[in-house]
Amino acid sequence: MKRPTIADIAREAGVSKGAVSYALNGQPGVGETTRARIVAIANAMGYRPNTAARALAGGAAKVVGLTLHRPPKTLGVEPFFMELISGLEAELSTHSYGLLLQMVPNHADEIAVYRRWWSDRSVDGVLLCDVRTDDARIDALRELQLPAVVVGPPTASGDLACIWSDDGVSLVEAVEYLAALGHRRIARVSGLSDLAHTAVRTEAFAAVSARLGLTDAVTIATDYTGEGGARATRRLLSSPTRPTALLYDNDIMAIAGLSVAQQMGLSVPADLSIIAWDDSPICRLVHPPLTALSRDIAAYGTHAARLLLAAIAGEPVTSVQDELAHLNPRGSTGPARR
Amino acid sequence: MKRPTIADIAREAGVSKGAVSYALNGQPGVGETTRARIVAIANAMGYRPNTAARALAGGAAKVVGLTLHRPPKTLGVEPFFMELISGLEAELSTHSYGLLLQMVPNHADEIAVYRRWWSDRSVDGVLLCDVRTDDARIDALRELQLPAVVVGPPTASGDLACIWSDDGVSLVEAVEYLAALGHRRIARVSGLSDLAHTAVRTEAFAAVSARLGLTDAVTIATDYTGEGGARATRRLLSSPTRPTALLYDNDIMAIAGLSVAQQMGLSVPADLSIIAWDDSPICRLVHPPLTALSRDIAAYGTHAARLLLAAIAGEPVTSVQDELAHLNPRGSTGPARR
DNA sequence: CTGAAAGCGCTTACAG
DNA sequence: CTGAAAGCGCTTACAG
Repeated sequence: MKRPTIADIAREAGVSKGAVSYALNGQPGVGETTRARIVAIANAMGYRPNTAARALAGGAAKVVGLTLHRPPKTLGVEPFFMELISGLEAELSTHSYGLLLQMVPNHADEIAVYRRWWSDRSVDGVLLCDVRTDDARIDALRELQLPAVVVGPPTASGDLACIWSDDGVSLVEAVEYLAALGHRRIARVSGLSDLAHTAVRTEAFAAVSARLGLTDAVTIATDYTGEGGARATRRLLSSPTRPTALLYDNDIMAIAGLSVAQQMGLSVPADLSIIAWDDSPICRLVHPPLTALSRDIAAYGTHAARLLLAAIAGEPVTSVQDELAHLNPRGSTGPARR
Repeated sequence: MKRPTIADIAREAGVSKGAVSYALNGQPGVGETTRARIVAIANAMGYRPNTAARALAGGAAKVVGLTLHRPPKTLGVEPFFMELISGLEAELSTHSYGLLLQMVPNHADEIAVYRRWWSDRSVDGVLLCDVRTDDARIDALRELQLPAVVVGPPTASGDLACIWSDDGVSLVEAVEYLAALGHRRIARVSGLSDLAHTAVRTEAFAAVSARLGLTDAVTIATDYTGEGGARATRRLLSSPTRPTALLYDNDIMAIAGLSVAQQMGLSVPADLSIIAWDDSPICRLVHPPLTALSRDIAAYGTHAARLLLAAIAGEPVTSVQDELAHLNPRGSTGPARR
């Protein structure tokens, strides 16, 4: 009736509780044959460790923490996080790890949460998203010695290991594709400009534009919302030398931009080509379907979880570069009208 | 340096550890004046309880559990859950509660997760979403005596308290609006038919159609995905007596339907009116913007959390009816062409 | 109303 | 390699 404890297993196996603990945790201090016997008995009894007891005694909490920024209007819209979480969880649960979620209004509160989690031992490690250049959270985490992995570019990760995808390369692929279609006036609608990955993209955009001699290449920074994307689009398309192609930093803004273009009487892709970064199912639902920079975000999450678990286990971890987002051409891009 | 424990507070206050525990937890067993003094000292020392120790000693884990179904293709798309989670968390964190998230492939695994959480004491209660008529999870939860609240209609909640919104009323509002615009052939594209709230809507749709004498009122059940919505729409619009108005059970399907209609050369709303259930920002981004049944999903989550916390606290809880979704007319609906 | 004590189920030095 | 023991920080009967 009652769930078995290590004491029950110890009695059954005729050893001490300590021996059971060592055996089950793969620690030295018990012979291989006894270990095997103990593990067999534990399985037979359906033993599952009590996480609270383990955490209290200084062991692992078997929980990983993730903070999310309290919804700017985009949350609940950007599919990115939900997909990331889904991938994270897939990996975590195979290792019997839980995912603790907490909304935070800002970085200061986020750091306070980390501090509490750490002194509570309620999480064994955390994942850091949306890093900014010069992000205070990085130092705080290092100081706490809380195992952490950054989901973002190494340029902003400090000493922490990170998992990232080289957005610069993907951006160049997209711009070169547009250039090959004859576009000379290409503009970009970016997300929040203080995010590290936005900076990477902005830099790459400037570089490739210079290389290709695209003199009108501007970036308008927004807040990732549909409204922000619509406003930026309206402004760009109202220019006397309006661009013939637009690149958006997320799918929501691209869809908003498409709608604005159509309202302004422009035909996509005849008058204007559009590319979205991040390819959620919505991109295929609009008309015309959006050409997008796609990648497997759930897999990204899975790899992030794997890296974090390794860091928690005390293994030496180094930053890993994930698969690049690559261009998925659909109906929203076409040759530049001459 | 080290975080203070009740032992530190007890020493400081000149009382026993037990007294501190009683004082801090609002339990009887300590006088009001001593209680006030102890609380003051605890605050001054920056005391925060260790959740692991508390859980181990049989107290509250201060964590609430939520399972999500491993992504059908809709996840990461339907904004509903992200908004719900955001609202949940807002309430939970003001009570120092955490939210533990776990993906599950099916109900059997979900029940196993509840069982584990319960014997672990790793959560104090759970929230149940997407209930089906005759849902095995309800019985399992009652058997475990795990405090739980259903996010869904009382018809499928068994003995559990639920928080719900009367979808039947909202559906009638939408259909009557269409009828007032002169529509006689109205069809509905529903979500998964075994979900309890789908059943509520389907029933209401049949009833109001009969009352208004709309003989062609059919419901096609899908899986909530854009593809499913597109397929259903194509089928409906290919009929010789095609409907002049369509009602979709979520925003994703409505957007897909809009796109299909436009591809088939129909003009919205001149040839076809469209209404979406659940009003995410995307509904305003497409062209024409979608008329939608809106409600504040984050508030819904907040209320759900409040109800669950009351249940956990052992207060008597009864099901509460949340705000109705109401019609938000936009460009996708108009008079029926005669 | 208050205090001293046992116990929750683990982990980990510490002796053998 | 193994065992006996202390301790993690709480809660809660149980005596006074």
